[in-house]
Amino acid sequence: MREKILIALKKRIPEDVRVDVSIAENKAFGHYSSNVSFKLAKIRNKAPREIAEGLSLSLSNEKEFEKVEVAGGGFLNFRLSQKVLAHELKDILKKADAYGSKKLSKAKQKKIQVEYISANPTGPLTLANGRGGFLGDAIANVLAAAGHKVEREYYVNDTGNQVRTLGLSLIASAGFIPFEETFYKGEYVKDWALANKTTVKKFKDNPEHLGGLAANHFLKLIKTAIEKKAGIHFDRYTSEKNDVHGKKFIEKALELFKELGVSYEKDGALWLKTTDYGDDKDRVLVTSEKTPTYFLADAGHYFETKVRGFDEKILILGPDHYGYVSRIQAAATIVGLPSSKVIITQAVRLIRGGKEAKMSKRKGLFVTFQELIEDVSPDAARFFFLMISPDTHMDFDLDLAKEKSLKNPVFYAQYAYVRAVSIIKKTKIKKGKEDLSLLGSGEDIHLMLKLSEFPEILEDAAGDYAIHRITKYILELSKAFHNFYEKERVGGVDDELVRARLALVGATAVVLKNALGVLGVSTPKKM
RNA sequence: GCCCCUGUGGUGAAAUGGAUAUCACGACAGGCUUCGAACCUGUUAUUGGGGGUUCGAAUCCCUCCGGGGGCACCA
Repeated sequence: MREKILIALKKRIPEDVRVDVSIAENKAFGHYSSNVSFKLAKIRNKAPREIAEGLSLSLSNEKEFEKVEVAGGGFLNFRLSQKVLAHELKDILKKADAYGSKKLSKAKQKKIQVEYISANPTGPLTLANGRGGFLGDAIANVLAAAGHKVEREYYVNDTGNQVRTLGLSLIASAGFIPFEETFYKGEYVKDWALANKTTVKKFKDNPEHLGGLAANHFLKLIKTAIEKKAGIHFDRYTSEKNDVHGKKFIEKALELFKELGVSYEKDGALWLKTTDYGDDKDRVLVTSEKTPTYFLADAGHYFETKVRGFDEKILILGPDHYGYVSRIQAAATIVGLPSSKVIITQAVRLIRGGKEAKMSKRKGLFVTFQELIEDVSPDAARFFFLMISPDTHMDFDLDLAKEKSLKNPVFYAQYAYVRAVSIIKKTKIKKGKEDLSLLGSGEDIHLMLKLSEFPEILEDAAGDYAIHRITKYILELSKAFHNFYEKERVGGVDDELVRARLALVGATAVVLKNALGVLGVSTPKKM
């Protein structure tokens, strides 16, 4: 719908200005509105209102619009004709599951990798991991719906210092060496050490190996929690050990940097000129002790992604990685993935008994993500996180979350779906021609309009990753449907009208299902 | 000290520089002989302070005040 208006406007505007058309939030302002006359006012040196009036007169001839009004200082308010909306309704029913999704030509289609969670397998997942996980999962869905090829990646840091530290923590927990401050203190460490005492004893002189064994175990738990319980999916668990180090991407990356002339030696260490790419200082790739840094491994990881044919990568990180962003972006650009993005989700603070409870993996203080989804259901947790912009700092009160979980707005949306499905099931009617022009009441029109917005919402989300707009849209659509239900009857009216309204209800079910599906929220038929 | 995020009804949030700032929860008052009341209707309140840019600012700029996070030849 927006596209139609844009085209109609551009046809009448010779100037090269950005034409904005937005969904009118207030019904009094029509269905869509544009502020283009304000933009033109400057260029043409004319009053916006005058320009708007000229445009409205000409636009009123287009049959798609029932009305094009000038309002305020020069806004153009568009009211779509019933016919256009009814036509879109048919389209929804025809496309069904595919409604809202796009198909792109090979030339336009990109191969995008979305990396999320990637928590170190040194313990259970935190709430912040869950937040990033739901977000990444949804972003991947949205990009796929926008027609791109998407890979969902979990990058496993299964080598290096952390794994060693985990091994040492286990050996210390079993009492073979003294406990040090830097070790992992969580219950899970102790539990594993006690449950596997003979293994710990056997490898007490090889913390790397022991850490690796435990990491495997924790990774299995993580996989179960996210895939089976939370419904967060991955296409690939990339192993730092096997896929990056094992396939020589450390060396390959170093070679590439040398070729490109972006690395140099100083003070016995090897540096990457990340300052040329917006970082505030250059970063070390290989220390003067000749050990590769973690950053080098990450750069190698990016290179590996590039070599596997990706056009860009979207990485979702927690707030503790903020300082890492600019160097990662620099590395991405250097290895040939310049349009890659890093999205930082802000902190999830845990509140208990009105006080902040600090979460820390090392100290072993946290509420696990698994605990959350068991208490409030995966759908509710997912919807809750995806309702909020990643930039928002969240205070999360677990006790309150449990208590409030029944009031979670996700049920409002799911209930709308259940209602729609139930109506379709209960309304018996002989097949016949449907006359969609009968859908003319305020509620009918408003619902049709909301339905037709879905592709636009999806398109916007694919552009700016603002997943929470989809969530908000779902609630708006649900409300439009509940309102429709309250005012209009589907069954028990004239056959012709029943068929028409049934089409509308059917289309609502389709869009709700598709929209919730993109978020990864289920659509039960009963509640 | 420097950098990033942030301050919106009692509470939690929303708002590509657009109009009368939108939801949910809570509270209060109503609504089921009919397709599922996990629903609907009504009442309640306001962008931290001060400047500036703009036809137009919650949004951009400056400044002050408050909250969160980050600033290693660690991972």
